[in-house]
Amino acid sequence: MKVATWNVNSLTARWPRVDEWLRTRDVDIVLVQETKQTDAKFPFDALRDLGYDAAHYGQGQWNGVAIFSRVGLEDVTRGFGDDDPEARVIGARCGGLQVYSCYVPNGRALDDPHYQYKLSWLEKLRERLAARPSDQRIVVGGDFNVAPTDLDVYDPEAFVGATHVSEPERGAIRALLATGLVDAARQHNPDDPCYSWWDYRNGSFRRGWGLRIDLLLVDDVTAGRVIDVHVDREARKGEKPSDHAPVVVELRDEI
DNA sequence: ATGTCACAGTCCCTGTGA
Repeated sequence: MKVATWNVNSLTARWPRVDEWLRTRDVDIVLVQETKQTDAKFPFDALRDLGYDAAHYGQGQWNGVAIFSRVGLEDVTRGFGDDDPEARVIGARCGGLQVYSCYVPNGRALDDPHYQYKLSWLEKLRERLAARPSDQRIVVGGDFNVAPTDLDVYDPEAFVGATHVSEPERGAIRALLATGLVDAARQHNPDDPCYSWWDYRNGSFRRGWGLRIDLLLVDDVTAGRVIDVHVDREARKGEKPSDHAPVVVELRDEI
């Protein structure tokens, strides 16, 4: 079974690339961020034609998260059950897994109120994950907007004082892992940076100026099923790409 | 730091967010 996370930066603008990707990658569950569309515009019918059930938590102009699954889709949850007006997390049960698609707030700047919103949002996610049953098999994917360590940053010097690398943000990611989760890409590729995002500006992709901010966090039993984790850099090339590439984990069948 | 992209409204340019 393959599970992917992909920030598509507008499903409306990206649909031709997403459609082509789904037809050629043979992925079972796709955790999608930044759909930037309402539920009314979401391509439920086109996804069904491709074999996927889908659940969307749409907002409109900004944010928006979704789950595509061809291994079942049940018990959909949207948000954290609080008063957060932004559509940033959706969960479901797919193929024996609890999955979440997360779009963590950007933070904008260390002294911006949005940064505190980011930290409090990550704490709400931690609380949700800490409350899960111990026997639950889970994949938490998304754009976390945090590079967990300096290995995940092309030039750590250039990011001193910036968001995405600050100690409170990195501490929040470690706190998610401390609920009993494994960073699948880093476990499987201890030395490969595995960047997943490159700025549209400056020719960043061509120059290799990337960050690893799109993560797949899995419970320890699921971590034992991992055959491969890779970043699909081909999806970052060509016509009208997202600024993020998909990250894909392949799991061996359960015994 | 900034060589881009996507969105909505001010609607074919501009401000905002990333």
